[in-house]
Amino acid sequence: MDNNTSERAVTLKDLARELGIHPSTVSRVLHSDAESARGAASEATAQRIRELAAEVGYSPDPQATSLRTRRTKLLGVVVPRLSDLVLAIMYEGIEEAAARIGYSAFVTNSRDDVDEQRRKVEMMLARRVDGLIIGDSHLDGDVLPDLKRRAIPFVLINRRHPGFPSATCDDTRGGELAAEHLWDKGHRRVSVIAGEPYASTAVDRTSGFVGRWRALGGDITDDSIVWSRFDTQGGREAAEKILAAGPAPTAIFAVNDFAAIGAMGTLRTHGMIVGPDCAVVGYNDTSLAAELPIPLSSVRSPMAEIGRSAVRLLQDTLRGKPVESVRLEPTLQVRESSA
Amino acid sequence: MDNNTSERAVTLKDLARELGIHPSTVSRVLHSDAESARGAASEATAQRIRELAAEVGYSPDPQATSLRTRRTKLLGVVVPRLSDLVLAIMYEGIEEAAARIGYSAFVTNSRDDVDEQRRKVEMMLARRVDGLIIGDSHLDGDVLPDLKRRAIPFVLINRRHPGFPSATCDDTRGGELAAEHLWDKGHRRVSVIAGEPYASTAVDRTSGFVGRWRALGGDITDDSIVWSRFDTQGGREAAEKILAAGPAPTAIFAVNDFAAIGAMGTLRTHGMIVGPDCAVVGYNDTSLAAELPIPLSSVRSPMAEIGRSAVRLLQDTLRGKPVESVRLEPTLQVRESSA
DNA sequence: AGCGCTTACCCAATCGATTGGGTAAGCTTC
DNA sequence: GAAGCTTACCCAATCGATTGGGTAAGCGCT
Repeated sequence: MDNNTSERAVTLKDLARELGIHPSTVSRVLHSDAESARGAASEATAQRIRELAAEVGYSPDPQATSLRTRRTKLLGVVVPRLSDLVLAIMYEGIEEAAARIGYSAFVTNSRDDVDEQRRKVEMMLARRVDGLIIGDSHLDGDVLPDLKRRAIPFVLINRRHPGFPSATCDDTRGGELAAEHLWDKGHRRVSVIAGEPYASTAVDRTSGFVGRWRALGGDITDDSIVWSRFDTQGGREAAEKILAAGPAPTAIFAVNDFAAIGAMGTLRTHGMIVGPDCAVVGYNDTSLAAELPIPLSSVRSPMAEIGRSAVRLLQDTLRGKPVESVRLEPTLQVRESSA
Repeated sequence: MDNNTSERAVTLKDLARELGIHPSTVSRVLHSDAESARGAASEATAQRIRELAAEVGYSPDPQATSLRTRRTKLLGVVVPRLSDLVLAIMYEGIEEAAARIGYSAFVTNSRDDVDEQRRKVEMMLARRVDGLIIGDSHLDGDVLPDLKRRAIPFVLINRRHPGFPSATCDDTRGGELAAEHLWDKGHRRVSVIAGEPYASTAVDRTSGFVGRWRALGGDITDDSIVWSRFDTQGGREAAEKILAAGPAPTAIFAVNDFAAIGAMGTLRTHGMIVGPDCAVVGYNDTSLAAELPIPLSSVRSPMAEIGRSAVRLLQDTLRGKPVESVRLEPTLQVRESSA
């Protein structure tokens, strides 16, 4: 069992020469499904092939395989940014699920910019990925119709887009959960930090919240809904706007934990105590939510599971099966910020 | 067998046929450096080739190219987890720098587990990456000597390992910065939340701190250095241990922001006010450090730049140049938690 | 006219694996 | 004992691009 020190990789032909048989036989034994492998060689020969392959550490050249089979076993993943914890965790789910079905995931950042999205998608296609998982869909037009027209297999993740298959959290339901919770706690004057209007996550969470709030008999004006960036800075600014606009709300729902944290900062700056003076509920239940001095209530979405679902959807698409979008159930984690 | 009848990609041969010339001529015009392209065709022909290529959207098949050239233009990146913000940002730097030199980055999570690390590295090699960037090096043996023996080009990132090239923050210096700062503020009884002993980041930051502290005339016993996990939970437990061990320190240096945040939680639980009662300094200056109710002082490391440096190092390695490890300078962000 | 040189190409092998189509030997079956 | 079927293989084309080595035509020069 001497590891030959990385001269050239062992090829099928090497194995065949060593065993005095034809490369095609080796190929069939090593890489075919059981049935067709059976007809290819006697069990004794198959045994010898497998043993030699293991001994010399044969690993098939994926470039050669792809060239011949027209499949790369690569899944392209486009996300706004991996430094966004939500997408990073979804990607972990994707990677794991992809590996289990023999695919590798190949991820890139688009900075949530539609031009960059288009470039990155083309880059992925130039690499000949078998399919795409798109995590930065913009409700106001992006590359999707074009992909569909070109018959390129893809699914969306995190954000949905009407007419295309996606794996998401049921964000509408998540907004409803937040509304029900705050209503139950007796709040009647609330504001929403709504996020970016081009992201379905923001839109759905907001409309879920507002819809449920009104259904419960609550009142919520359009100017207590403030669109904002998803980061702390965005949350801070949005909260400033809310406080400047009129009587302070007794509760704020932010569609993103980071925006919620920013809003908490603003409330403190204005001398308000988060919780008693103004409740705050965030979204995603990122690991820090629970660690804050005043732990943040947050809607928890099953991020890794969403990643795994996206891979399942894409696999079905690749097999030509019709697919239905998946929406996973969120749950609410109530903590001190709204208790 | 799916009937993937989507338009077949245009090949060199297609272009050649269309123009009535030989594929090799097309190849030389489109893919060679200026000099050898010159000899390959007349300017007129070259023009026609380029025009047709642009018109039909020719994009070379990377699998075919790789098969022939034995290079994939793929860089494998192994990190503990992308949901670790530090690595996610470094990866953004890697991706950007790689794209600029015509490479694609291909990233995978090892969960900071040496067996998984080995598996993921082998997976990358099976995909025939041209080189590796390893972000989860363990000081106590890992796959590195094996890679070296097999003459596989690689560089380390974030964590260093004696004898192997790496791009890191100068963590020793970072520890020193923290020590100098706390000493200047008049602290004399300090503790260190030291992180995982297998990570050079933790070891260097700790030894930098302790070394400088002693050089300044300070006293620091071994049992005020507590090794811990890198997350908030780890920080919380470490702080508990510190408080249980004896008189409370007046300052704590945690080698990681998340551990620092955990420690801040524990201090609060014990009725201590972060800052006045016990200063806290973290490391990495992750985006949340500044957003906490009591903003966290933190040593800032140039994460994206470390990522870019790693790519430069690896490129030099691939070109056969000798490389020297890169250590980038940290800076200290002083905030309320230690002011 | 003949020689050498340049220009502008073409030719064919090659990278490693896959796969439809052989075929020779041996065994049944009648 | 011949047709027919299995078994256990082999053969060769193919995927798309690269690259070392041609070569024919045209030109300048003596």
